[in-house]
Amino acid sequence: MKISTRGRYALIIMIYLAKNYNSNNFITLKEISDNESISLKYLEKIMALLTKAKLVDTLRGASGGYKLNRSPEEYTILEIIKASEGPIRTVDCDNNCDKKDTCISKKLWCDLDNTLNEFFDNKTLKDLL
Amino acid sequence: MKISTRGRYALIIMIYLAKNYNSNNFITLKEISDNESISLKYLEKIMALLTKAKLVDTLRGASGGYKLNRSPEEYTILEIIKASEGPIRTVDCDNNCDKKDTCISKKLWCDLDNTLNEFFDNKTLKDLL
DNA sequence: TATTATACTACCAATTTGGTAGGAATTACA
DNA sequence: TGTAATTCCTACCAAATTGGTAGTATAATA
Repeated sequence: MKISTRGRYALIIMIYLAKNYNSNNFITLKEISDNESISLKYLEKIMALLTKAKLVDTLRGASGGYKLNRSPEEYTILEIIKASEGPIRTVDCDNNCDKKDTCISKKLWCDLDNTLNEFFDNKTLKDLL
Repeated sequence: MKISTRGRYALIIMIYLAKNYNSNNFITLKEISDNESISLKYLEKIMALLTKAKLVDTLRGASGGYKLNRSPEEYTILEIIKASEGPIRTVDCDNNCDKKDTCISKKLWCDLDNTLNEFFDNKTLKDLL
């Protein structure tokens, strides 16, 4: 029942970019690394996930970096978590389970997943600022 | 963001005991192992957590086993999860963090923990039956 | 006293977590 | 046009966690 540093740092990155949204500048990972005291190399790896999910625009080379491609209120926390940690599935029991039709716990885990999805979907980046 | 098999199997065990609550008999792990297709040795290990948390009464030796020490409606799912998986703390950032006073994410994770605690605390073993 | 069952301790393989390292590709700017 | 800055990509790695197994000691009962 943990959020890993991937998800946690991803949110820190997105909050950082959101704070700089109005300037419309590209922000370097070096700057975020320095300000948030997170290793540049590790941030690169996490940023790759956010880039792949098209949550940010990027520019390579000198004076390049990253910026949001929408306004902060258009990002739900859910998409940030999903991009960095994968979909929310609190248990690993799948449809191959031979007890799936009689499993008493199933509804509980399903409700839990829904509750979590709702929790994160109801909040935007802007809400956090 | 996963519930491990420890928590999942712990719930299966408790549901099994709850179903047999009225008989007032001690139930062996062998029986649960056979019926739920979970290794006896692994169940023993998980059971040790539930025993330590005093969620069940035990009797060693022949015709021994385990049984609930309260009625199913007196067990919240929260105590079962806590006993098997430890307390619900979705992120590992603690009070040593030098950003703890200005951290924007902090409230989110705190809300998340509260939401989860509430989710599990509002349901009893009986609700699942 | 033989059998049945829990209790305890130690071990282990596979996966995930939380990174690091090095270099290639790309862009801006002097 | 060269150089510095920056993202992009691939590979690697140590430590912790997960999901178990194995063996033995201890207790209760018939």
